[in-house]
Amino acid sequence: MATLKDVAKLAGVAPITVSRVINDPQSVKERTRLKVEQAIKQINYMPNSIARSLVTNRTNTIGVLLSNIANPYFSDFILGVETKARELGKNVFICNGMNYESAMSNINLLMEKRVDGMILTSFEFDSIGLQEKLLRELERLNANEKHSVQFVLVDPSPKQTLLTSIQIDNYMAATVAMDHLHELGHKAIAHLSLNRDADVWIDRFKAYKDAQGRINIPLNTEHIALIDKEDVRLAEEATYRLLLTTPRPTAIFAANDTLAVGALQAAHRTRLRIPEDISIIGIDGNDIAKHSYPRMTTVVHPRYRLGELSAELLIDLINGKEDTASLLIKCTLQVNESTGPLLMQTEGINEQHD
Amino acid sequence: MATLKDVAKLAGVAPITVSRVINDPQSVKERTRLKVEQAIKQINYMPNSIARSLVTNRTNTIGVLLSNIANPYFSDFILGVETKARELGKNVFICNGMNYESAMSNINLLMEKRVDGMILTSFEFDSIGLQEKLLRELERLNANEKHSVQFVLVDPSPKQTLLTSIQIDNYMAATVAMDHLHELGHKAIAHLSLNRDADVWIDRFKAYKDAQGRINIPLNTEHIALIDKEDVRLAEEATYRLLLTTPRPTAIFAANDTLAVGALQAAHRTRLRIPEDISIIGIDGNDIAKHSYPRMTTVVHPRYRLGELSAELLIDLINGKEDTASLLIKCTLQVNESTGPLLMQTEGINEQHD
DNA sequence: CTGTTAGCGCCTTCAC
DNA sequence: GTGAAGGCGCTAACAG
Repeated sequence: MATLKDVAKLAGVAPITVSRVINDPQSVKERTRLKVEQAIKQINYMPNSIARSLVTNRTNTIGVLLSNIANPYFSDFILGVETKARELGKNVFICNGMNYESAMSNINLLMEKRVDGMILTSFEFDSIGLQEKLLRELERLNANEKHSVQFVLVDPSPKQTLLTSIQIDNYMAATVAMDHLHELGHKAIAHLSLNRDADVWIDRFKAYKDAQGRINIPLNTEHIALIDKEDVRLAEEATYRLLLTTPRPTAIFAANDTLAVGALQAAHRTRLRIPEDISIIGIDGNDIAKHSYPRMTTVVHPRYRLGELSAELLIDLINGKEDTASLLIKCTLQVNESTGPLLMQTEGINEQHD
Repeated sequence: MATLKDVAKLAGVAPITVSRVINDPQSVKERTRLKVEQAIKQINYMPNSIARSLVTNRTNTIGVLLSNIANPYFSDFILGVETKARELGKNVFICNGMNYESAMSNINLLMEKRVDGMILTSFEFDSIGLQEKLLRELERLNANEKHSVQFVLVDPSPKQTLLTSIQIDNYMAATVAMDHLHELGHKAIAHLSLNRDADVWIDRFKAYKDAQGRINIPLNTEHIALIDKEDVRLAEEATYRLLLTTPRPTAIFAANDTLAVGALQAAHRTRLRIPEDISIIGIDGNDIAKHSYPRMTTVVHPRYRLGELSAELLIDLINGKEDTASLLIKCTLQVNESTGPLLMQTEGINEQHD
């Protein structure tokens, strides 16, 4: 593969002149420039970014570490990151980090590749301890004097960190979902969520509890179902248990769309009509919700925008802007077909117990 | 950030010795090694892969270019690639290339980053001409004497290429789907597909036509619906048109699961029972199919395995194995709930026209 | 087993 | 405007 030298020889100039044509064309006389440009084309020269990075100590590359690339939640997010990053002249590399080990290994990989910064999305490792450990590690890398790496954390848990972060307002999103159900007249509302100690689930659960409290419904533990994995089948099975309780819930607030789809499956298979017999609402606004039957009512996260914002924030940090504040992102209700008003007969059942 | 030299100085050895401790520990006496290892830990040294790559002309990194990261089809594929690549000591970078321009730009990016090889998945640009252009370009890059880059193409279209490729047997997959419907007694089978000239769609359509021919059903153009984009809504709308034809099809063979889900939506909304009133089958085995109600019968692509194979093949090529043959991948039928036997009453309607 | 020398391809610095 | 020298951090090749 051709090098600067080759081009220089062909064009009859010094290597540095070729370098200038590439990096700062105006600094070279037009005649020389044209000569060089032609030589570049002729031997199909392509700059070696490896060599360049070694000198400049910059790779113009950012890394994105996802907790799980197979999670549809992240597709739009990445598109947003990529689009904005490309717009700002940065390349993007994507890595998977499904557990503490693979996350750490990929962060090290990205460090070795000397990315200028990283975006890390909501990690949920087995223990909150591991998550804290990771956070401290990142803070250490960030504080490193030479070649300090910049980080942007998306919805980290625990929230307390010195690093720049973008928080999703999970409590608000869940409150919006609950308010919607309340406005439709539902009182016996079940909550389907994950048995994890990450803030995202804790906040959504707290919003559920508080919302029920506001309409004077005490917490009914039979109406809480927590599963171990974000999995449609597990959510379906948990929902069967919810549907066997008395009074039967008239609505289910699922902590995200994947779980909501599981609830939908269970409702279908118990021959319940949706939303006449039971309303179901999720959070996220994934494709999985858009493609369900009936279409899922959900609280939409602006994931693409979130990606754009993350990229912008990170690149600002890389460019030395100090005043880049952490952000809090809001979500919006999207009413579709899976929620409807509480009907009389079910209301009757419900009121027996009120 | 600490360098080899720093470590060497601290440990009281030559830089090359530190290098050896990292790359070939056995070649160093244990006492020296321990001394060096301690120094590495002490100043938190991390190799600079940029510098290393500049010397070795190897990055130990492969690139994966997807036509669309948001397509659920690719999630499992990437996981397979990553797992196998890591196992074989390679890192993976993922890029998006949704059209000719972004594909080319990302290929150039990966070239500048000097990846050792790339895996490219089914590109579908607007015209077959652009696809050929890309193929020729890749062949040129591969043929380059110095720093020749290795490529593995997954299901390329057109199929004719000098490069190593993994072909999915699309004709066979579609035949399996059609045979399943025929065995259930269906004759009036509609085909829902994309209006694109990539081989994947052409092969599946051809299999449909041939299968119908084998049971002596002439091609009914009213039972063919082609849409412009892989989109559930468009598929749904096209299906409404299919359902208005006389005789109404008793089964729909969708060219992939996304389209099949659209067909499902249309059937639900026309109050048709699935599979009693209409059977629907897809191809791919995506999550979208697994999570539909009723669960979609489909022809499953071994996507994870496909990813592993691609990675293996590419790394073999990088390591200079010459005899790595191109592969043809087979799919397997997965019978779920969306297909069932042709019932009498519909059979009657059907036979009026036979 | 360990060290010396040289150079990967490019850019920074300082001359001309 | 252009060029020559030197070095980024690492390893290959050759010595000792």
